[in-house]
Amino acid sequence: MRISNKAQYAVRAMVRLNLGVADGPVSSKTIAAKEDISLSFLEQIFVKLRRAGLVSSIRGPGGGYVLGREADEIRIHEIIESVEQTLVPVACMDEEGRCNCDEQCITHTVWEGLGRRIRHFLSSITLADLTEDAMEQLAPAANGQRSICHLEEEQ
Amino acid sequence: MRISNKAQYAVRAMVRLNLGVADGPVSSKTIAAKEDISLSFLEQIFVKLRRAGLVSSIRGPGGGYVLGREADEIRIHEIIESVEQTLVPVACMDEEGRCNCDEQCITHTVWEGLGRRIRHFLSSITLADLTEDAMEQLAPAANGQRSICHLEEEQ
DNA sequence: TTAATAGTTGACGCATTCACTCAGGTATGT
DNA sequence: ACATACCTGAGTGAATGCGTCAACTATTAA
Repeated sequence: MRISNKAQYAVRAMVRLNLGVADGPVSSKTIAAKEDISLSFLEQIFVKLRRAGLVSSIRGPGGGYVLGREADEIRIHEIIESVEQTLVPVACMDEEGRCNCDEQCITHTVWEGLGRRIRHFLSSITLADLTEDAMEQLAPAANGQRSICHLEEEQ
Repeated sequence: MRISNKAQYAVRAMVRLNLGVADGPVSSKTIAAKEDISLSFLEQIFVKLRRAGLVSSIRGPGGGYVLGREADEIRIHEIIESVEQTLVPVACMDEEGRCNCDEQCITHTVWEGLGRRIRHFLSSITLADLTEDAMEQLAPAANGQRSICHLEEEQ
């Protein structure tokens, strides 16, 4: 059970976007370099983020992407859902957690409960929260070139 | 982000085992028929469950599997972990939630938190809990042939 | 108007994983 | 012996994940 790279990249890109938004639009090229993600792959991700309304694009020289709305109005859950097919834990379940199989199905309570908790947790965190964490970690490093690992546990 | 069929089968098989345990060992063939799972595939799953100590096998005619310990001592988390490689949400993280990547890594707090919640939730449910749910659903159907869908939400 | 920048799109390819199947083997009871 | 039933490992087809490549369109600056 894994979160896809695509979803991870999407979240990291959104944080980078928010960090650099004071200086105008941020190009996918810049983000690809800073986060060491394939440019082409990242562009695919931005297409989905744009369609979900999470970012807006500005074309031409000096262009790039800006957040579609305020960072504290963007939940991590939305970012992941926009790039990953589904966050639902089993195949026979739809987005609302209902079961579509007619027979041979037991233990659905577990998967329903699990899906609900996952969605709840990821909805409780906003892009603003994450950006704040990232800034605290990037500041001591005295440069913005490299992102940081081993963030502290909050609990 | 999906729970694999293998993990789902494992949990369903364990519930069936617990349901039928009063009548002695339950053969994998019986469970395969009741849950409509490929026998060969199910046998692979039982190998892992046995290695994890969750079931014991009894060979020969009349043989089958029995629970390795009391149902209320078996947590769903253990069942899934024994058949799925990992329950950790991202690749660069080990079983304890530590990050193994040296650079280019941000937003780890989210995945750490998510992994912790998933493990916590799946550890809070025991096989006994699930079996109880299943019995309530199977009883009105007046037979044990078919498992039930659309279990009620508990919350 | 030309060139450079930068977003947009679709097709393709490789590697891995998933979900099984198959073909045997081994232990145990009657 | 023989049937039952667990045990094991190799293999396979389809799907998915993770990207690459090639081309196109829109915008701005010189």
